[in-house]
Amino acid sequence: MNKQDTQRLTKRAALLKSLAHPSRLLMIEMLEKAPRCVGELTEAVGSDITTVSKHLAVLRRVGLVHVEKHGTYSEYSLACDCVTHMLDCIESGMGKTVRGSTCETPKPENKQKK
Amino acid sequence: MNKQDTQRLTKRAALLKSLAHPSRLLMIEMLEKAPRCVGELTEAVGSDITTVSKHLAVLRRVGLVHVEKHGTYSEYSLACDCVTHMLDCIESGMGKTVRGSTCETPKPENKQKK
DNA sequence: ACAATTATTGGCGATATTGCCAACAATGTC
DNA sequence: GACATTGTTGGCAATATCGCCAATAATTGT
Repeated sequence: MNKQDTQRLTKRAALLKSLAHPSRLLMIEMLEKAPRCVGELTEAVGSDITTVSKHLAVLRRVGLVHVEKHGTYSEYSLACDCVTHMLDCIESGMGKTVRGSTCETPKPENKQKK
Repeated sequence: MNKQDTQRLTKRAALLKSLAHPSRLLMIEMLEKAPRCVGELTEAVGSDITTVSKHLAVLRRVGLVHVEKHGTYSEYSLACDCVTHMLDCIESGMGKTVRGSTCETPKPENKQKK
């Protein structure tokens, strides 16, 4: 793996990793509809507010969300509609590739010769 | 977070997590072009073959790739073109949302008065 | 049967992620 | 000022991921 690929793929992996958590996905779905403050997201997610705050920090770090302070409130919003589009793609892909939770049916009866 | 959402989002997160590694992304890019055996992927990735094999197991578990044995070789292939499409969506989204590696620039003037 | 090739699995240490608590910071209210 | 509200950060234990080595399986060739 050359240096350029490593850099490109590492960056892409970081974005995917930031999405790869149920709570963060829920938060993003909520932010698709409207901007929200941390308290609202916390209630929806059902974890401690400090946990949610850290999840939001993850999303901030990769640039998926923006934050705007209003008084003591932090209003989070999606950085871009592309996030929605990305997740739509993933969902449509899921229906086709991931059938069950373990979709790969191991077929040992491949008697092919090379 | 209700039970249904939890299940749906956990599943989606699992798929994203399986994609969220540079080596696995490279392997998928290679498989987009043609089916490959583990050795070929190993050479491209540059890690130990056992590491690559485990990465492939991750992709198998979520159903992103298929494997077909030919003699002692395991020929891996993409389960579906949707994977390609998904990653294209992600790439196009990246250009717009993730500018730098740290794109969210918070206020630099944090006067700490402790 | 034996050895070589290809790949997978178990195990281990190193590292990263997750979720909560306590502490702290920032703002608004009395 | 004192106090409450809203978020963030540090720290910690539990858990998961990662990458390599050793061992194993499966197949092919001699």
